[in-house]
Amino acid sequence: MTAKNHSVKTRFAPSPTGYLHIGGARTALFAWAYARRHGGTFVLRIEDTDVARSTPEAVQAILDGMQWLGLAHDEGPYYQMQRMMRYKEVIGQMLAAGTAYHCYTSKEELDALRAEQEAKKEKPRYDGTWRPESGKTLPTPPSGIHPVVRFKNPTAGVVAWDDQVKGRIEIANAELDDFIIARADGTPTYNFCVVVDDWDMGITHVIRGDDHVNNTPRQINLLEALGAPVPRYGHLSMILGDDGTKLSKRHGAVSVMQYDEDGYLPEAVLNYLGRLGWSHGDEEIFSMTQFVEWFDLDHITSSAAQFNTEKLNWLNAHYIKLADDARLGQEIHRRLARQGVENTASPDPGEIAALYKDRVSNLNELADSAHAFYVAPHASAELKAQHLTEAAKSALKDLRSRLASADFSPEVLGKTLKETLAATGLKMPQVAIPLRVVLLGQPQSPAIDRVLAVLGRTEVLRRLDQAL
RNA sequence: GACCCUAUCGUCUAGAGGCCUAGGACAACACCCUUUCACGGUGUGAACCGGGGUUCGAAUCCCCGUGGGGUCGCCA
Repeated sequence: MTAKNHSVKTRFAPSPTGYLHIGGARTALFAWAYARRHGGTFVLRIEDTDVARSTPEAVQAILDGMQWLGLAHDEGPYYQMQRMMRYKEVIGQMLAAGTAYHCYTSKEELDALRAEQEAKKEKPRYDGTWRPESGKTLPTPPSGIHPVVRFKNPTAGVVAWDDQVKGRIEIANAELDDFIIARADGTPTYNFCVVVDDWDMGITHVIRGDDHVNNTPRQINLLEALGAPVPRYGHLSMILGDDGTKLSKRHGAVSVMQYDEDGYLPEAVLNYLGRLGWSHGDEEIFSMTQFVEWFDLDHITSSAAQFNTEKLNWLNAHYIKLADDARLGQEIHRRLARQGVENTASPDPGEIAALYKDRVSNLNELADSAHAFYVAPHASAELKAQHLTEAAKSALKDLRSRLASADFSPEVLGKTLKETLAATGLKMPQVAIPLRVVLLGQPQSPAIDRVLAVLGRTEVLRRLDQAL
């Protein structure tokens, strides 16, 4: 913390009621990048005050997601449930200062009030029954009822802030009501905890989702009532599903870990997310180092962006091409093991990766391609009928005898193949395609001489003998 | 319903009054490369939501519509 720039401190504050999904991941990425860009501090805060819906599994899932993406926090994770004493202290202070008050209106009365207002097509809001006002006589508190604590929101004027991504936003105080900051059981509510935390933790830039725009004026009022500094706010627009509708489990509101499961590299997801709703001219492909160097709030799009799987696929293909063979080999091993294929030591999965990495756009595809190297595939009857003609078979026999003694380097294998072509008078595809069908169970593959080399003499001969 | 935000190719976007006969990328299509399939390369088609202003000049500024999104909990 010593070398940190204290003029910038951002936070990511998820509530552990589910996994880290793609929208949350982008919010985290932007908050993280902003802190990194300015040499500041990135705080992780777990907002777990909803005891009924928060789970330790969800906390872990969020931590796992952040780790997979490589978004390391500098402070935290803080847990709001561990800060209860502090919240209660501040509530006491506000009550004493008269910036908050007890309200005895019951839930039932509130529901009735809301129903009534909705029937009249009005905006539902608290009616201010228990709000103290100079010269106003308050009702007598009913006995046996635990009151909630409400914030005494200003009634006049506007709350305004220069949103770092959307520009100036103004909301009339008349639109706001006296919201509850502590429940009847004494536990504080969301808007209140956020304010105390942002204040105590010295957050300078609140970068969060669009869905919080309406909370911001309340939080600013609260901060001002507390005499706390008001951070800068930047509200990120939402990510929409592939079909332009709200993100759902069907298309993207799944855990970021699902992307790992589905064969995506974290750097591809990061690059994709970074470019979704943010731009640096025409730049499409950038590392996180580069992203951090370029990142700013001025170039964030203020409208919602539609998620596009095809573009993610393209980036994934790009990063797979760039990835280290050994790393890809491990991915092959891991993914094949999940399918029950354990013996992936020979051939070296890294060598298979080298063969396929520039042909696939997904790690699962890569693993699928590697599968045939470990488990001898069965070509379909149609495929065999189509490609394993008598001419092809005799050519393969010729090749088999040459392969028995040939050196298994791609160079020599290439020459050996040509010898068979010369001996049989066939063209390369007439031999190579049947050979692929026999060896890998399908008519397409990378350069056949390289496939032979990776598969190795023993296995090649075995598969050839099996088929002829 | 009220309030807030928003609107450029199918999609992500560049664009901050003249550089725009609107640029890039994904996707699509065509061609090239090729030992098959891919990769790759080259190219083509494709957009400023509508209407009013302001201005010598508007994709860019203002207003009104319309479309989209968000929020209206003792949830976060």
